[in-house]
Amino acid sequence: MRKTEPRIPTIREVAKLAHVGLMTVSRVINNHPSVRPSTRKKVEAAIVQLGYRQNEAARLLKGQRAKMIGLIVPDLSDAFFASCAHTVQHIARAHGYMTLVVSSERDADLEFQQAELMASRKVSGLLIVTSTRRGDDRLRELQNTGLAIVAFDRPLPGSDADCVLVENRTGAEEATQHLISHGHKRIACVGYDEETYTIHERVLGYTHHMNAAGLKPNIALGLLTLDGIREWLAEALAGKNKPTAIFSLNHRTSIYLLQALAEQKLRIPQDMALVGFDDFDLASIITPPLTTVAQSPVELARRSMGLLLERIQKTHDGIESSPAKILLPVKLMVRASCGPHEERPD
Amino acid sequence: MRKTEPRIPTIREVAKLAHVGLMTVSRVINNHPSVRPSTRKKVEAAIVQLGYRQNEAARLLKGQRAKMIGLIVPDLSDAFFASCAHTVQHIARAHGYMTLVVSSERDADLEFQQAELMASRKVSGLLIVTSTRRGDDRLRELQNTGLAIVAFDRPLPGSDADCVLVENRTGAEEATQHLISHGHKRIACVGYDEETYTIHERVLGYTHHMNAAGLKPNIALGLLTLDGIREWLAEALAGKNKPTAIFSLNHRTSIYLLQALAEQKLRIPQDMALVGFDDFDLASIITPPLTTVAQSPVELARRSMGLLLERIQKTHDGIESSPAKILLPVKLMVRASCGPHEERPD
DNA sequence: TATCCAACGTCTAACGTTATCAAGCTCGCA
DNA sequence: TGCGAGCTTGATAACGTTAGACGTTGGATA
Repeated sequence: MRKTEPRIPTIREVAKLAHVGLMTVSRVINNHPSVRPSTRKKVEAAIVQLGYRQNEAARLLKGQRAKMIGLIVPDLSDAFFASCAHTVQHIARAHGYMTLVVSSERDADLEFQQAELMASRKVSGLLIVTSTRRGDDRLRELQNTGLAIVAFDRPLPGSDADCVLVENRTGAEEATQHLISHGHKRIACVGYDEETYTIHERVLGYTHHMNAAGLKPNIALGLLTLDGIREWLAEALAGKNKPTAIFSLNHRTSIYLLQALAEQKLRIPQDMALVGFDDFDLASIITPPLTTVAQSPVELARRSMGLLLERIQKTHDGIESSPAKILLPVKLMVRASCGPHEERPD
Repeated sequence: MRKTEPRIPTIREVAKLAHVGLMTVSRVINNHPSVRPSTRKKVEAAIVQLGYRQNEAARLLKGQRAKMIGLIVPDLSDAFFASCAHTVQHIARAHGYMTLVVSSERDADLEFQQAELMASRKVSGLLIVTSTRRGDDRLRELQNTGLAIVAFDRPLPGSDADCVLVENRTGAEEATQHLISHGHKRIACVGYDEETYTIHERVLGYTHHMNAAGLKPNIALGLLTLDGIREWLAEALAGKNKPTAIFSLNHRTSIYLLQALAEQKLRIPQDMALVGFDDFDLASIITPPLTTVAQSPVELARRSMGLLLERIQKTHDGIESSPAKILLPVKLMVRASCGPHEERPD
């Protein structure tokens, strides 16, 4: 029973069946031009008849690249990145690629290790949401060996890789403006992980817009846990310039804030208005529905894959071209957490 | 610049540096016993000095299995499976395996295609959350070629693969009992996708417990969309035996129900009590916090990987052993969505 | 019909690894 | 001292594919 190995057909058997040489079969498979149509047809028939499939290992050994693309994200259990992974995979499959997904656990070293591992497996391309903030020549070296790399969500510092980013800054400005237009003047900006590019950009957008409106920015970063948020909130409420609105820098912070606000019996939006960056499944369902700045993981992944497939083609053909940059828009999802549109007394 | 190929060292160069034959190096790498310690040391030093790493492609070509494990889930963008994937990957990495994650899009044929693709890439093991309900010999054939397979979350019909399941039935019984103990008699059971094993089991648990308590089951399945839920709810409320409590069969349904109930201005738990199968991030944060039956994706993945690694070892050593079955407990997370514990009049 | 050209097909040699087999070495015992 | 026995070690031949060198064929032209 164990010895039922059904003999996977090789190119050799195809050649025998089609009465041609090995290389003819190889050329048919690789769409080489110089094969007579009649011969091609014979070979193709033999391929179908035997159910032949190329042996990747042998191709790899000959120096070809694998029909795989690698995807590195900071955290696969994050719904946003999971959604990206799903889309990437879907598109990759449609183009005959398998996807090697790994989570870098937000660790720059692990991220590079994984990238190198993928490179050593000869993936055709690499899609990466980096966790490095400092430039890293090591990835560049991989690029120089003919690996196509596209960064998305965050740019690869000091790299000339293609990248697809989101209008983080504009989104933050819109969120801030939204709160201002509801009459708020003391708007706090809360989040963690100031090292992350996206967060950094959002803070910049907030700060810029607050200053432009003549308001004083009030930024609290590094609040990683629910406890951190609780503490900050208690402190903020005790101060004399307590905020009337909060701009939350990301999904997780929004959730913690919701909990902390509920614990303090603060009503949204009456006692505290809230806008959060990142939309999430339940944002429209909770009470009150949360106004968010939505970005589309699907679109992000879609455009990134588009760029990657192009880049793989170019790299394959030995064409060098300047890196592409795509900037995707965000959308303010106005819900109830800032209340109806009205002026509010100081 | 493009020609900077830094010559990846081969086993041959290691051999030359260590002044030994090729095979000695190969034996050192594969932990063959018959290598003199002094020789081993020499070779290991050379390996470190050159930064040698095995070439997977060549190993594969020689018929070895890849240091990869495959994971097939119905939907990678589902938080539950994303979390599983994350854990699987983490453990796999710790054991030197990369993970090939794919989503089967809940399609049995695609699922098998992906499995075969992975098999042809010679993965060492396959972890699979199946979307088939009917027996499928094809996976069995893969097993017979020496591929270790472990099913989790759902059993592989007609297969003798190891599997790790969750106490779906018991969980549903506990949820039902919880509602009954709050005095509810008219308890509806709502969800979709009756074809799915887990849902089926939960319905069984609910039905069994309702019957045992002398209550009449009220089951609504096939409600895939928010609209479907809305419609069902309106109808249920219009009937004369309108339910006072709902047992939601999964995460998504719970969310839709929350929205539909809010639209109908029904208060939870006063007008309608609710228990949902599957815990989720915001369950404890929304108002009121939702009572759920929690299962742990992390534990599920952990145990499955444990089984898989064992099975890979056994398969490698040619040991056959009867399939293992693990049943994981669930936990009723009592929150506020069923109200305080009290009897309720009919 | 002979010659040349173009188009096409085949052969050979790798790619890096491991299984098999054969040979060398050391050690203990007669 | 000599000689198996057992432990190490090394040479060789695959694994399936592709690049490149090398033949072979057919037709067109003089």
